[in-house]
Amino acid sequence: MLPVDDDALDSTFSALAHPVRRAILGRLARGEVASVTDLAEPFDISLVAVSRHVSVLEEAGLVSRKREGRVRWCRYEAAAIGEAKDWIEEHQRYWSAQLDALARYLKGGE
Amino acid sequence: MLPVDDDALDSTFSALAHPVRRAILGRLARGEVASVTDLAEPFDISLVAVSRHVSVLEEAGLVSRKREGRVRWCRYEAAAIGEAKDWIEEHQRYWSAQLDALARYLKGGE
DNA sequence: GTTATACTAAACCAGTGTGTTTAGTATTTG
DNA sequence: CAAATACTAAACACACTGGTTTAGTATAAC
Repeated sequence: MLPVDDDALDSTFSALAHPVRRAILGRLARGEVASVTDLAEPFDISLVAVSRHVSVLEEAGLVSRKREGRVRWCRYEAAAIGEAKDWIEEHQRYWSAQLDALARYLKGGE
Repeated sequence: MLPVDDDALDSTFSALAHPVRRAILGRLARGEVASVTDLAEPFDISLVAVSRHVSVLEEAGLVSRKREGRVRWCRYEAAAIGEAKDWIEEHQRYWSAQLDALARYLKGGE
């Protein structure tokens, strides 16, 4: 039985699958610390919808929110996206290894 | 208005969001070329379900299928996952730049 | 030609996702 | 204290997902 687990990757990739969430994360990844209202401003959807997108990012660990008075300041959390990148890179590594083996084979070696 | 587009990334990240699809892709990324039946074998779900998971991967461009007699041989397509990795890396790059700026600031420079 | 194999298509169902609007809460401002 | 601000919660609608089972199609094997 192959490993079918790792809910963290599920929620990370799901979170990244929506363009609005990628755009929000794009802003925050540039170091910006923004309120939910700030984040909602460029989009043509309700503040409520944006608030929930931020929640999804927060549950995936990609964003954290800190309350300060009425405002919730949102910021990027670097750790979570690292896992997603690691997963992808591991795959590319295997793939590269395979390409290398093919290259060696075609070259007549081994 | 922020860029809210790129359906390719939508479908790539969505495809990666399911553990069964990641496991399938994991096998194929190791260079294996497998039939749908082969791919279904380790899982406790129907062949039909696996066939549709493969379709999702195919629509995302992560996998290609080639018919040969009764069998559809599935193989990994490296290009599509590269886009997802690029997106993530771009974010990490910005984030690193931000961390560098912070480091410089704390160091008292600039 | 009949049967077995390797699928895909179609129909169905439960659960999730994404948007809406309306209400409610907490904080700040006048 | 009253009103505005910045949200979150709740309820609703509707599309999509991911599983099922049952058919249907194309090829291979007997």
